[in-house]
Amino acid sequence: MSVQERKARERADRERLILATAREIAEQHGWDAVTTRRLAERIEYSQPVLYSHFRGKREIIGAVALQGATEMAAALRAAASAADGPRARVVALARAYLDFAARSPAVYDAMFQLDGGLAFAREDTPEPLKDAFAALLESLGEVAGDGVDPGLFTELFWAALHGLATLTRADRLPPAETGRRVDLLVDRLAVL
Amino acid sequence: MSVQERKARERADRERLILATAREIAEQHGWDAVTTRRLAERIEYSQPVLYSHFRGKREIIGAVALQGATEMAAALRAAASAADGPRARVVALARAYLDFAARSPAVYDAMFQLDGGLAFAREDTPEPLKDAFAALLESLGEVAGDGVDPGLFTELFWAALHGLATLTRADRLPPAETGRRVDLLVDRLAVL
DNA sequence: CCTCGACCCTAGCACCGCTAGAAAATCGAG
DNA sequence: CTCGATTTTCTAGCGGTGCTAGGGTCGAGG
Repeated sequence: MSVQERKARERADRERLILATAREIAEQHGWDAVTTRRLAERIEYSQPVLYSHFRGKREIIGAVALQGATEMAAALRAAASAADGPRARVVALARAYLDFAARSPAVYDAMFQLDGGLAFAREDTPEPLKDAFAALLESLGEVAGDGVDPGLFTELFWAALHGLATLTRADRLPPAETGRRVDLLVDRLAVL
Repeated sequence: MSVQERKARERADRERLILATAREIAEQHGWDAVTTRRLAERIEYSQPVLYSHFRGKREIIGAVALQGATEMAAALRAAASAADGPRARVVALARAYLDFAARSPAVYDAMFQLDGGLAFAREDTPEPLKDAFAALLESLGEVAGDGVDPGLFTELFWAALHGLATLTRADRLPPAETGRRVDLLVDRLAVL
């Protein structure tokens, strides 16, 4: 049985390589540059090998999105737990979110801009996505204010962050004053 | 000289036809379905004709985006002027914005999601885009609150609306409670 | 050692955005 | 009205895309 185990391990390794390479190309040159040919050449296999791991490019994007969700959840929790008091925690959370989007735009795109074939806001939503939302909820729920559904509040706060992230990165908003926008967002939305 | 005038008029007509057709296909089947071949066939000309009007597909998207900006500005002003009082005005504005995004998703994408080769937030930004932002500013400036830059406040409010619009349409947020999210947004962000 | 099945690659499909160069239509001058 | 010039349009094709059918290679199990 050891042969099969080795093969399974090698397959898993190769799958990780595919995803890491896709991420690398996407971060460097954008998702449009992630073509099946280029990706195949980089991992030193032919194109059909990709299709033995993923149904197609969309599923590769989806897999990167799930990785990203796990990493984002960790980053958000790390930032929140390093801050003292509700306001500092929310500011740290918001900054960590925008930081993630700015530092890993390709992964952020995979999660929220592109079609990775993932289901959101449903019971069959993949666990990493639910957990990333949960990471937001943990810090934001306590500042939702009386009589306001924490889930709804988190959705709104998230939408605002998402808007800031995408509009800034698409050069729709000047990036210089991101800090002031975050301060204003927290001051107004959060009930401290 | 009348011959040239007629030709110019026919050219302008055809350009309008191109844009209207591109919009139609995009609204029905998404921008991915707007291919130069399909577009050319629909207008009953060959592909190269498209390139005598626009540099390429990107410029077609940009032209649709400018149309959309003009229409959005009008819709926002109409909604705002039909409401009495600051709060009603802001709520009407937000609803009109989200309504526009929901009703004309392809045009909204052309404006804010896709690359139409347009410059934003700069002095050489096309007039329609500046005017759409101005339409937001007109209603939002009066509820920015003391000591808060109206421009910055408008940017933040816009980002929140943009986040709600895109996340809702991409099935990242359940659409059922859009109304409650808007109410919460206005209650918290606007200083009345 | 040999067979057979898992694995992988070559080659190709239909489509994309875009363009060079030939063909057709239209114009103005004689 | 005719004919050359000019503008306009089309045919055909390039290099690229995501994806897949089919044949060959090579190693594992008997």
